[in-house]
Amino acid sequence: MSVRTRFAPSPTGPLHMGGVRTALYAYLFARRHKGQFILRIEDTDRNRYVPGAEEYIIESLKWCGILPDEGVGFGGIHTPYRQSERKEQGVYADFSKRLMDAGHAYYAFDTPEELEVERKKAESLGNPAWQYDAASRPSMRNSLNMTDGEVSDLLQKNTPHVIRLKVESGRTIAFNDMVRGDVSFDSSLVDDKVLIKADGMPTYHLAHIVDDILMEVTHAIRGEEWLPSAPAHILIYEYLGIAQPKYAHLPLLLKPEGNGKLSKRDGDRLGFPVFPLEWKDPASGEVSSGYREKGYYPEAFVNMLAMLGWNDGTEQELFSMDELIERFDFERVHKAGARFDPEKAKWFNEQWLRKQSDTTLGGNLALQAEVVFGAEQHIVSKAYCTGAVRLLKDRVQFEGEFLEKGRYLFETPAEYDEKVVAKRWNPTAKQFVESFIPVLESAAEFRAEPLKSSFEHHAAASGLKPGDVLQLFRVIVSGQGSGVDLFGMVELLGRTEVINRIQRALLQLPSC
RNA sequence: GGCCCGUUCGUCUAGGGGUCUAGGACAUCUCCCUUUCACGGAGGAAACACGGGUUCGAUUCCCGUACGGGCUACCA
Repeated sequence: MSVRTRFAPSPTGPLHMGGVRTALYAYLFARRHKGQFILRIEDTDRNRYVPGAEEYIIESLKWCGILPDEGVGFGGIHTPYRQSERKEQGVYADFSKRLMDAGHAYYAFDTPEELEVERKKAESLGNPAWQYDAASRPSMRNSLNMTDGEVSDLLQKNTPHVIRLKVESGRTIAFNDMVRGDVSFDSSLVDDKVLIKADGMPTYHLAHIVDDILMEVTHAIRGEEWLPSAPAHILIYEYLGIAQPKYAHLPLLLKPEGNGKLSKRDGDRLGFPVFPLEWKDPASGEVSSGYREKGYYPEAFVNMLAMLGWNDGTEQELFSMDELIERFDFERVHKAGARFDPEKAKWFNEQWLRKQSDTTLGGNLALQAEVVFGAEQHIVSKAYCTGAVRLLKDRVQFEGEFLEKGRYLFETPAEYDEKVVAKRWNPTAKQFVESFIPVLESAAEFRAEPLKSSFEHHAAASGLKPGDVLQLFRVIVSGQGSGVDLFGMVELLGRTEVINRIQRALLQLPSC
């Protein structure tokens, strides 16, 4: 049987980067084993449904290159892939009936208010966690404690009720988790989970199992938050007489600083995205930033996520999706939660940026430049922008930084670094700069190396050391005291522009 | 509180009884390169939570404690 994994998010808002990582691992595992990866939407909670969330999830996965073989928006033969629609087909009711008929589930007529009363009562007795289980079940209003007549009477009157799993007490439920190894629980501590809610919708516990069975999922890969309910799930499989899938409970992503798991708040507070794509909350209008909009490459984002809790055992850190597929294994997933480091995330992007060719980056930069400076100028040509990229490439982490960090390659400076001017601008220097113009005009080759030599010769001829005027010259050309390779910049700007800039500086700088 | 999971440099991690004077990466510091700033190169500081066992020998195995995380809904 081929490996089949799924990612089954709830459309309750934007997809958290931790969720993306879970999807990624499930995807990698499926691909690694030549199996299929499914996207299923778990929308059984009508109260938490957020419009647009489903589209957001799909778009996020596409952006990341985590492409499902089947699922909402991706086709497949196990349709529908949305639980609300599957409910219409009656699949959940069928399975709950099977459990009920076998005596492993029962009707419970207790209202939420009554349950709340029980909890309060227990709390006042010093028990902070009352639960509906083998111990409390005999004193509750459920079909186990009623005659068939009473039950059918209540059902006939449409009395609100749920269906609960009848968990046997006193058993040890053990299983082998692909990342954690052997794990075991005492079934006495597992509560009688609600299988079907009063509104007729299945809960996650029932729905995911029914769907995993029907969709032939072989490996259930999910977050660590599901580990405590895994024994209930295993019991359901057992009661159904169907083999359980292999489980992998992944460690969670933790806040960069402080305690707890990574949340939306941390992103706002520390200034990094927690979502793959930008998200605008439809209710509040609040906008949360996304990795895509921040300028991250999807490859870098995926690479970074993959390394947060997994490594291939070597010292390699840069992986393409194909390499990840080739090497990924749950045995090498770290068991403890991983604290997210925004700085390292940027580093991954920097590394991926350097892998891009100069011409690719130049083309992208040309597009950006055209938006800012308009078309029809040589500075927005691909050739010019590629030249700019060569000068700037190893000083940026994001493509969006080319323009801001290399502004002077596109615009004549309006201001000049005051400190350098104060220190270096004097009659001698001025005379030198003025007299350098003819040198530039007559330069046979307007290229970095020869220009640098003639600059040095000219300085020497003027009785100056290059150091006396180099930085000043840089400020005159770019306005800034530091930046890209000086003569590389001069070459790129070209003869006309450089001379223009010098003449302009001569007018702008204070007389001396 | 209860249950479950976890615990190596500030962070992500390698390590699976002797090879550990514990390796790499990010961040940080110093130096070199350089006209500057970056990049790059070299180097530094920096960790096995604690206590018991087991063993000739524990970072590696077991137990306990501490700490961290998750769960404890008719949410997923």
